Amino acid sequence: MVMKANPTQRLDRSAWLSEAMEVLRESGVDHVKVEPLAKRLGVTKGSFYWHFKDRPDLLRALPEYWVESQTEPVLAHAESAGRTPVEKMRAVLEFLAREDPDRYDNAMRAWAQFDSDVADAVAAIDKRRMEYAGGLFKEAGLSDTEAAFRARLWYFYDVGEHITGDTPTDTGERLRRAERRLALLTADL
Amino acid sequence: MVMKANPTQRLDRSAWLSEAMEVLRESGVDHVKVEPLAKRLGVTKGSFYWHFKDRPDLLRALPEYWVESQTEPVLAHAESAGRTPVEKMRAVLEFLAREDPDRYDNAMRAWAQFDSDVADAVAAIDKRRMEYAGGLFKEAGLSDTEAAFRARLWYFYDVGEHITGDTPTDTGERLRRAERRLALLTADL
DNA sequence: TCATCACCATACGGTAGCGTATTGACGAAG
DNA sequence: CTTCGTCAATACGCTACCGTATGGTGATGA
Repeated sequence: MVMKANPTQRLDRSAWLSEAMEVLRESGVDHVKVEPLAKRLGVTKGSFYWHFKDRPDLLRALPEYWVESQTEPVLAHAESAGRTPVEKMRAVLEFLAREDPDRYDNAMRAWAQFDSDVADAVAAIDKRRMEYAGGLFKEAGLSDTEAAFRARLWYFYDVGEHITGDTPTDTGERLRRAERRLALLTADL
Repeated sequence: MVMKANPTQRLDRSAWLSEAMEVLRESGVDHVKVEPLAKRLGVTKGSFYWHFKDRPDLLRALPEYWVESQTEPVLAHAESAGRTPVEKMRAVLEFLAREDPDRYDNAMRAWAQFDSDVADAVAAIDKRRMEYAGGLFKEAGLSDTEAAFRARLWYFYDVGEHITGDTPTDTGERLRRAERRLALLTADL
């Protein structure tokens, strides 16, 4: 019979990665250190150096780990939930408004300010999301440049709201704001 | 005759603060450490502990130092350069478009993610800027809530553009984007 | 001139964290 | 029952910083 090992006893790479992500979110990269991390996981660093070559090895793995848990669900939901571009945009906004406001994005952006590899990873995500939005605006009949511009205005609002921590805790208020944004950005469509 | 001391020889508090701000911008808070800082300034930490009680003392002083160099010039310029609200907004945008894109804002925001005191300082700045923008929209005839909403859309665009590093290096392009943003946000005014 | 003040250097002990080397525990497979 | 593979504990040396204590230096005013 196969037994999954006791979770507080034997760890695998992803246990370290996920705990590292937590610390990253709470305190920033410079606080993800191997010994404190080991303490949080209830083991010693002997374990760490089994799963990772060294600290940089862990840090390199984090952005990839983050990217994988990103953005796909949002876009998939939008495609399935709407027919017209405006409906799809509404679907995205509602999805985001209902989610817990942000898990790791802010921490990744903070990190990206000081690490160009991370900056590249985040920029790739930003690009993908904006290009999706831009595609919807084009679908709605706007020129390439106008669509790209509105996509930025659309997307940067999200970024700004999250990074400033100005997201309302109330879901209803988040939905209302989303509706308003949609209305203004698609007023002439 | 009074001689200003040799700048690489005798330092004052503000010399440490300004160098600390540079490191903060380049590498983040956790890299502003006293001994490395001393090395950059060509002195030893003996000097540091003359001007500051300890490292936290330096870190506490930084946000205040940042706030003082903030936002006043922008708002003053706007008030003097425009008559109508839309003209004032244009003045702000043009001022920002011509400036070097951001000096310390990104670093402060990154720091603010992990320190609530810093977060408060940044939030205060954000509030002031948004309230100024909101005032202009109200002046242009919008309701309180609609004005506040547009101010956020307006302001978060800036924040998002800076934090994502998506600011064009070309001043002309920056001006064109600014003009476009203004047009869309004031289309019905 | 010399005493003082403002600022800096030097030396010290202490802690946190990195990475390595070695040994230990324990389940699975033979 | 032994062997092997996987993962963890322990112990070690090393470096980077912190903060303190104390002594040095050069300009300035009496």
